[in-house]
Amino acid sequence: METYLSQLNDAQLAPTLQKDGPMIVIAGAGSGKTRVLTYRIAYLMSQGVDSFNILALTFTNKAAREMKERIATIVGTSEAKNLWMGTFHSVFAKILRFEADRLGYPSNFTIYDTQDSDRLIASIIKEMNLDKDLYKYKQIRSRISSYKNSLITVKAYFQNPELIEADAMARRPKMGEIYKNYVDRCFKAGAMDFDDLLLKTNELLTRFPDVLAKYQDKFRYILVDEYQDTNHSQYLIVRALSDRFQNICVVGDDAQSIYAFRGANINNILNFQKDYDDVKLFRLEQNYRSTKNIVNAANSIIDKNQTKLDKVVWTANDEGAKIKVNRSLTDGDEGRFVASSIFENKMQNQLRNSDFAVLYRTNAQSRAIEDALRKRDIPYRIYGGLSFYQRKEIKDVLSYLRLIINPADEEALKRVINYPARGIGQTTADRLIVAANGYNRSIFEVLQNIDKIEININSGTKNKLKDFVTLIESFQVLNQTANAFELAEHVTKASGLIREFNKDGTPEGVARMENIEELLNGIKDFVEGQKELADSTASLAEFLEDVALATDLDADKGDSDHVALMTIHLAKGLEFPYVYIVGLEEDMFPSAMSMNTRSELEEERRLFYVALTRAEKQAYLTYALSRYRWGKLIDSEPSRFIEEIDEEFLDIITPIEERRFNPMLDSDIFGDVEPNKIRFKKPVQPTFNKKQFKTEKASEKIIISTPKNLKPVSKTNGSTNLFDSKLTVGNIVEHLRFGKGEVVKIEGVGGDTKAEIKFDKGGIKKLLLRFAKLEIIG
DNA sequence: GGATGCCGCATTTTT
DNA sequence: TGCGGCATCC
Repeated sequence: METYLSQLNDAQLAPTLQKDGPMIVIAGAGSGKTRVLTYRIAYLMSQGVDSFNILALTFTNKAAREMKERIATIVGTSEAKNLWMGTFHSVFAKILRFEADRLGYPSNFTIYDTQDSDRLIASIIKEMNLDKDLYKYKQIRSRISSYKNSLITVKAYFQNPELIEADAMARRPKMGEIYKNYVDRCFKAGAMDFDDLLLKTNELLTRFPDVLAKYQDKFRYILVDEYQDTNHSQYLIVRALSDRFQNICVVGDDAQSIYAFRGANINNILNFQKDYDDVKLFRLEQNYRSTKNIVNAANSIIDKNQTKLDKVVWTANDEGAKIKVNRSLTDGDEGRFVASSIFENKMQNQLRNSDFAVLYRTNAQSRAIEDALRKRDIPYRIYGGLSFYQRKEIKDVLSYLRLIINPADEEALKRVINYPARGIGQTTADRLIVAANGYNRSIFEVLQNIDKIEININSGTKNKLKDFVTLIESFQVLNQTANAFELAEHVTKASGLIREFNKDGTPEGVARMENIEELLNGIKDFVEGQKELADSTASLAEFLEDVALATDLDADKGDSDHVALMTIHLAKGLEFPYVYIVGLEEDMFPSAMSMNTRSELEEERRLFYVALTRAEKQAYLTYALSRYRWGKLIDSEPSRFIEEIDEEFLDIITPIEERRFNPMLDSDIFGDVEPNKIRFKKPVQPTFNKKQFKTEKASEKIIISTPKNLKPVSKTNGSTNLFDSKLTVGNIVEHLRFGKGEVVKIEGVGGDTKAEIKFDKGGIKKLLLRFAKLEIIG
């Protein structure tokens, strides 16, 4: 018991031992706040607080899981089990299931992910015959999301002339109506989106005082991690729950507030002391993670922000190496720099791949890095982006499973009613939706009563619909007896999904099958895990809930050694010995979309601060002079953030010599050419035209050459001009490395190259399509 | 009604 | 480049 407390310094000890009352811990990056939270919970329990009465809210499931494990090692597994610990979304989803009937929801409600919401909104816009260019579903979704996060319900919306006016001004007068339809449809489908999980919790706590009292009494001690990233909705929940006992401990760092775009309100942390009486304030300012150079450099950045709390982060660690700054010519070059630097560091310092992370502003930047790492045979893993559970085939399986649990789930139903194809077309689907809306019933109820209602569907199709209903109902019956794994396995077969994916022998089909197998394995693990906990029935519903709220980071079991690639947002809370922050260019980072107001720019700066403070030993900052964006080569200039760091902390690596990246020569595919050994003073842009093409042997093989004086141009203006820079032998070769063909032979260099290439069947077609857009201009 | 093919658009960050 | 939506043809 005392042993763990001895691991804390005085600054950490104080908040850990502060048992009662409202308190705030301002914790600088790397100052051990997780440790304080963990030990404080253990301490509370040692002081006789029942673990049932503790609620700890974290930002990711992973953080919650890790904290729980650490607590378990101190207080024992059985005690730790009773703690309520998780993300806002997962904790309140549980409570909402329990109290669902109060709000008129079924306890088995579905959680719609962003994709589901998007599809529903798109479908509503279509049904309302609105101009989809004016009403872009993504914009609508984000509007609705921000309403919900500000607790503006449909009713509140229509009572607020300013909002109505604002949407009318934005040429979206139907916004309110869409919002209403969306909410109605979700309700009818027994579905909540992410924002609903918070909004409905607020509704629950406000409308039902007895429910509020119950949870106030239950959660006598509340801890909130990453408080700077809570939004208004979350803020109100915390306030309501802590109102009675006032044992509320929030931990956060205003300098790391990076989620304003999704409604996080930095004022929640800035104003905490005004919200409660007698707030105890603690500061954790000693950084244990990084070198002096990194800490001081980070401080010099955050100094540029006006809005911040008083805090000086310092470290007793070594001086460390200076931050290396590298300039590259293109994004491809940048990737190669990162890859070779990782390679060298690994060799020189005997490091593991997992000692490295590459952080970027946008997911799209990962490709160039990936390519370079792959060429160097450095194992990597991309976090975020399209997560496993969002893949098409996985969502297909999950949709069947969702339908079993909640047949009203409209988005799941629309997804699988005709997949695999069973002769139910769009027209039928549309009519079903109309009927469902008309009868104010779910689509599935319409299907179940297809013979009893008036609907313009011919009898042949009706039979197909009935078969579908029978199929789902048979799954439901099986769900009574089988566990989640057995059921899922049966569903993949009986639905015809397996057959569908096996049908084509293509690599994609094989990959899909593998993913489905992985999913089934995941379900099996889940079932077994539940058995071990001797917990309930390892139900399918529980699995689906886990999945709906899972993130990519959660899936990482840390069992393989790889370089981590992720956005900076995702990297918050993590640390790595070596960190590469790439794409430090104006309009990229800071993002072009975040430079309109000071507060937006300050958030970008905090984001940069977060990125830099992930590094323990060594940080690299890289930028490229030109970069492919939207398929086009764009010139860019170094980010202002580089200049903002005091120069004494930087080690600026100057490129050997200016040169333009030539994919043909720099590509490993051509043999022993070492990157960085070839230099060009002048840009080399190999080009070609259709007359140079000869197709041999039944359009399998093709010879392309790239004479001088020819420049490909696009025939159309606007978006298609991406061909300008893309149609080069080098780029085609790049294209090939993604598995569309292979290079047989290549001769010549630069502007006069001939390449003999064998294409896969689809490859050649695609390529020829592009040639049609070329013409000779010189 | 279904499959295939073409065009056009997209990229800021995520529970 | 990559996907989704729409049109066309079967």
